[in-house]
Amino acid sequence: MNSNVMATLFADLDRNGPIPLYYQVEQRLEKAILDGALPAGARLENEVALGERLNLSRPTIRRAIQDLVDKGLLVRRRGIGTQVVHGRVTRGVELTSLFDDLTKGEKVPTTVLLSYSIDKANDTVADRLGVQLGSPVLHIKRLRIADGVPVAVLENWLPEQFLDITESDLSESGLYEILRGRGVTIRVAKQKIGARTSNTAEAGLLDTDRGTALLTMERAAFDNAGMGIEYGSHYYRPDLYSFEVTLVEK
Amino acid sequence: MNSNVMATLFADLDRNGPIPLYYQVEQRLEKAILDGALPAGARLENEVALGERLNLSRPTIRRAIQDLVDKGLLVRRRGIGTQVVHGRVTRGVELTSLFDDLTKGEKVPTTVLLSYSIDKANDTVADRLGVQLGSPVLHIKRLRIADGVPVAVLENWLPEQFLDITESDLSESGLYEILRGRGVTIRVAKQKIGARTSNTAEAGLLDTDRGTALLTMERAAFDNAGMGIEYGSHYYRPDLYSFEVTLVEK
DNA sequence: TTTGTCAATTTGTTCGTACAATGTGACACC
DNA sequence: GGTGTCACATTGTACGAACAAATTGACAAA
Repeated sequence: MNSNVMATLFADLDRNGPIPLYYQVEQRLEKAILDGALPAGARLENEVALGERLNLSRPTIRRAIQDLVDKGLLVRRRGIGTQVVHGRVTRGVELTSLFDDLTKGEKVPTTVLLSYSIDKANDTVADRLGVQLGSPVLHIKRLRIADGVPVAVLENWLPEQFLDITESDLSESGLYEILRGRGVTIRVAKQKIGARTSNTAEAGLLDTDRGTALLTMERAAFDNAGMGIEYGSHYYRPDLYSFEVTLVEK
Repeated sequence: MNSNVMATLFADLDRNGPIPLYYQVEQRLEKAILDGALPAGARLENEVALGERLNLSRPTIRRAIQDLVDKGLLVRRRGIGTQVVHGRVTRGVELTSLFDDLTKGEKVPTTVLLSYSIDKANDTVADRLGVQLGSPVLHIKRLRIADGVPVAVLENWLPEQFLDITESDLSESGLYEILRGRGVTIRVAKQKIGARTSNTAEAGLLDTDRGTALLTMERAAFDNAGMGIEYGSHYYRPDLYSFEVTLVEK
């Protein structure tokens, strides 16, 4: 590790603030890796030495490193040490909406609300959200546009407690942004990614020809109480969007 | 928790064997959830009580629970407790090959080796595998068939140390099976999932019409030393295959 | 030269403990 | 009736310690 890394890594920790110590270490290490200060293959100091340097216990250091291993940034081998994984570091799919993705990608997302209604939950929706069959759900369908080009059609269903989300809310912000604003935290999401051939209506919305490929995604999202928050069935223009996932064997 | 759960959960642990205690607890809990013994929404006993019951320390219990939280099976709330998440429990995409997936799904996979050669790494392959440009790599292309129906075309590149994998190896087993047999453990994989429209040759291989949608996946896989093991560029018949992913917010 | 053994290094597992932070519910107080 | 407060239950963070297991490298023995 060069002196540059030292500087960022061993600067003072905030021991009284609300940010956990392991998380401060984790973020510093992650930044060092993403910045290239710790290049692919670089070996970290061992856990005990790192702990002594930062005046932290080994469990705390281990927690920080473990999180980065889980993110696919580091690999560990008993008897050997910890190294930065090879290969381009791509931030995988996180729990964000397309809206967030586009915003981060420096595009300007806009939304057209195609339909807005309060429906009764059908079999699929009731099953995915874990609500009673026939219970009222908010049903919306939106066209997402980035830099003037249509990218995706998003169809969502939300349970009863979100019936008061208005049409103007939906034109202004992404769904996940609205949910965050209401204090809802998505904790777990189960996605199914596939493809199919578009029909005339779908192609028309995305400004392509009928019969071209669509990338599809179904998602059920749950909050930290394990309750269903949102079920979505989306399709994307595959020349403009794809999914990146990092998998880590435990 | 009913008595059925008790029975499986509180049976004796193997305290001397090589299997970690936290992992034994984790597997019992997972089984109870998957079997439905712990249904969606069920609340677990608190960590301390569980520890006393099993005669394990709290850190050990926490480790088991944390792993299941990371898998998207449980959710925890401070001050409240731990609950089984709602929603169908689907095993997400794990670090397995299509061959494994098909075997688990009770299909009979067969493989046709379309091409087999030793090439020099081009820009893309060198970058993804982290090897030198122009270094020798094993380049294979296979057609995967399940129950007599073509499902996917798999094109892979492997670095120098795998040049001795033979054509007959590849006809007999899946690539990941071969790698496991050689003691290689895949630890991290970075995937990009997309879609495109098929051309005549692709459609011919998959026994569909030209111009239909294909599901595509690119993957770079790394071992526990962080070295590139395999780079693949695959396409699938979307009516026969899709990807399931579970995301968990940390 | 090859093989076996042993020490050193490093991560993996497990224990015990203490206090902090968060959400719930009961209860007193206005 | 409402409101604030307090105790309680539960998970979150952090420390310290000990031993186990895997890998490497050095060195001795065959």
